[in-house]
Amino acid sequence: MNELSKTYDPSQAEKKWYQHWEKSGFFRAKVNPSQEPYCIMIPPPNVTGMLHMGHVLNNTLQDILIRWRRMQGRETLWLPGTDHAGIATQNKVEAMLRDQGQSKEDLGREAFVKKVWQWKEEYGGIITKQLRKLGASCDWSREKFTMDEDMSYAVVDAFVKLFDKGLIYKGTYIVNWCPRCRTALSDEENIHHDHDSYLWHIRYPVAAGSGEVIVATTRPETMLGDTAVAVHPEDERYQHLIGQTVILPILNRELPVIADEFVSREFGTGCVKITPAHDPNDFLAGKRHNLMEINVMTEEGKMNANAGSLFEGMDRFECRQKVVQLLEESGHLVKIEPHKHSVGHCQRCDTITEPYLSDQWFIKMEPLAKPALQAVLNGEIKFYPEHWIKTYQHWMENIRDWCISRQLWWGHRIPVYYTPDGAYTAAHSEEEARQKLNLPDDTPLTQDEDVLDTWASSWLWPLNTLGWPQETNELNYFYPTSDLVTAADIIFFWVARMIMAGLEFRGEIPFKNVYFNGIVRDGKGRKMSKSLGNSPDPLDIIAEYGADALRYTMAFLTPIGNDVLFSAEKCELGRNFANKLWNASRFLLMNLGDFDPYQVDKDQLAYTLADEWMLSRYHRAVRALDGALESFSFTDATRTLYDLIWGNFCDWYLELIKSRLYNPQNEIDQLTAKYVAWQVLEGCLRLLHPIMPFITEEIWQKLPHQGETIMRAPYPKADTTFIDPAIEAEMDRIQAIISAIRNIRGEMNVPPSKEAEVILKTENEAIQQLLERDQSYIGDLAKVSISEISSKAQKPHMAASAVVGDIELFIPLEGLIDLNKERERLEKEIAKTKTLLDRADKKLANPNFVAKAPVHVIEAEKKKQAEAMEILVRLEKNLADLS
RNA sequence: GGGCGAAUAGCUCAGUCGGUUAGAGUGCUUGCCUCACAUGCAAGAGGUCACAGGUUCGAAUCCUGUUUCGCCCA
Repeated sequence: MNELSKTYDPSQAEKKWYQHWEKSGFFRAKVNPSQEPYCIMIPPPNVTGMLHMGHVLNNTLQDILIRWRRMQGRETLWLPGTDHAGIATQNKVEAMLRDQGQSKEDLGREAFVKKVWQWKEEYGGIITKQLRKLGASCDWSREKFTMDEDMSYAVVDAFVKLFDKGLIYKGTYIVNWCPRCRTALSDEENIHHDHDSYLWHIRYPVAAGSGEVIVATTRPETMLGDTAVAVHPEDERYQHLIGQTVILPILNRELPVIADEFVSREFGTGCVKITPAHDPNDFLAGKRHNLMEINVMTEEGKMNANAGSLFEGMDRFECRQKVVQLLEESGHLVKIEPHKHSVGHCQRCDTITEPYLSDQWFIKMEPLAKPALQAVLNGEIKFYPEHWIKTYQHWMENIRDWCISRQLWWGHRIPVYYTPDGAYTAAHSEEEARQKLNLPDDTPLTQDEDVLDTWASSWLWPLNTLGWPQETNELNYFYPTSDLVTAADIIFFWVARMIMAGLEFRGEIPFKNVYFNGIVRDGKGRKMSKSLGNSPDPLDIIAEYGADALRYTMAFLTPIGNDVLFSAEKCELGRNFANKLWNASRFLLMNLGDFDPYQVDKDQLAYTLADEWMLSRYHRAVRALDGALESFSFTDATRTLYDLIWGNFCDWYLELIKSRLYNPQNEIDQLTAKYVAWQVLEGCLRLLHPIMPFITEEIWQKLPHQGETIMRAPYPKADTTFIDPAIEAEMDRIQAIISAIRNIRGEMNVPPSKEAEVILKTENEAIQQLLERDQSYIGDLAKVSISEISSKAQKPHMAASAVVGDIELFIPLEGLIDLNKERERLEKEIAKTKTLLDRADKKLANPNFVAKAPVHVIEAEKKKQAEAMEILVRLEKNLADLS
């Protein structure tokens, strides 16, 4: 029999087993119609990404599900990959070029893109190696990258399909513009933060005659692009001005005063400036009133010639200062009020975005959103926790068209081709474009310069990873996938859009369940971030505590759908648990000898109370675990295993069978103990394997077992015939007696080395018989010798005492027992019992309770009352005896 | 401004259908190197279940309101 070393070395076992698993093809899935498929698509991390705690949580949970389902016998695919992450990756390579004194413009588009690919080959995908360290059992043979050729083909195909359906359009609109990244962003990439700023009140004189209007604005620099002033049509204060013109200060342009219902009479002065080229609401107002759109900024966020020579070339915020200064000098500034307002920021670089007028591509969202909302509302797709449905619904019902063009070089180029005279269409190739436009073969075409939003490729992830648009076996077999595990911060970016894409392109939902994991925060509840420096490196944690400990701790700490407050030291929980399991296994291996469970004739085994109790607890736990995992209750699953392995198996069962292993009464008794201990431990290893893959494999391989690897061994199924409440109740009584004795020893500070004797007294004959049968348990675990079990036992003069149900126990401790302490102890017990009795008395004295409560509740209360009364009598008698 | 969530032991969290002596881990106190484990064993202390009302025979649990914190949207 293999012996285990005294301590478990995670790093060695992790390396050994991961390599073995991957090399042996245990992670691979195949199309296997004889089995039910189970599939998870990894949320593809950015190819530039490094493993952080958020990835650890997200991927640990996925791996738990995957390993569990695989052991259940499902044909299980966890498909990994990375995302080209347009802006992030381009920024990274641009920064590298900058360090070398170059810009992407120096290289030109083609060379730059080549550079990014080089960078990707060299540094990209580090995270996939890091995921292996975590134990992730992805099918690496199917790894995908969103810019792979086949993946890109699908992106083009999807674009063309939507274009042909009229769901993609190009237009000049106000979009969120990042002046630093110099690209448009979607609404979702525009992150709002509240800023403490000001509301500037500016005087616009009326052109004809005297008078003025005062407008309030948070962005005075945009007045350079004003083309109107607006009031509410029913605002009595301004009726006389509607249709007149006012003079724009500084530039002295004449602006019409228009009436529009979108103006809020309560905000500021009820009179607003209209800048159609720099504000989304003003843009719409401008369309309604046929106003001019004057763009006063460059793509870099500097003022352009339209802003006037005074400001041309000036940065937008510098311009704000200057405008305010000039207004003040010319007497046009009425007042400045402090004002808090919400300002958009670039998700990638945190630069303040600019509402900016430009030509962009959009997807019409409403037709896609409707069925996608239905699929969730009608329960076809389930969310865990459910409350995310509301957030999802709100977004879907208020959805706006999606700006999908990005002015970047790294990404999927928009598959739209233009003729020299401006006609265009979307196509898979130039040839196809010519056909669609009915052009001769030699017509020169140019492709659109822009690339697609990265999410406009990742929304296809569950489809194109399986080969779509080709009708592959994989697609037919694994789609729709089973579960999606992701953080809720990408519910709009990704989850919602995948549902739309799945329904639109495949006519079928992409996944059946979505589990939203929480966000990993530090011990103080702050989000982990690089800038705060509060994010530990998961690889350091793995090196210090082991991957299993990290995984177990994360699963233990994650409340369903809530954030995880994490610090590295918390991994002691998982490490200690692993150590406990290791040592329990070590103990058992040392005692199994040449035991071979597969040669045991089960009919000859003779189960004791301890054995039956252990099996009952085991099967109860298996059942609980199944429910926990089915409902994504990872914290319940880990707690159940903790209680089973540590609380039941190690603390009680192993202690209970020690005497049978060391000094057996007979061979069968010992064999039964070995068999049950082995059976339960081996089962526990399989139960725990999805959470702690490495240590369970390491131990399992040394225990008698069947099969090549634990990761392909069957997941235990609960056999409820073993669950026996009567057995558990009996064991509860034994445990209560042991606890009572330990309590006395503890309170009296009697060291384990001191011999003690105990007398058990009960008038219940059935209990007396059971106690006689099971007395060795009490002797072994409470470290006492039992001198008497009877109904007539007398309390010795100097003895500690306790009452456990129908049983009284006395420990003669003459010379050891501190009389005062024992008195205190009994008084405490008496007080406790009195409270219990009081409560029961009060309830039963309440006529309403007796009249209205269900019978079983009343009966339970009566039983409680009777028991407490009896215990109280005995405790008081024993206390009186002491004096 | 609208929506969502949270508040239970010093800390981090469980608590199912309303009836439990309100639990666990960790920290704290005490005693133990008991032949698997000191990353351990045993015992103990520690709770106005945020607050105020309400429903009910009975509320940590259901309802209303308040406070504080967090998140999302505008």
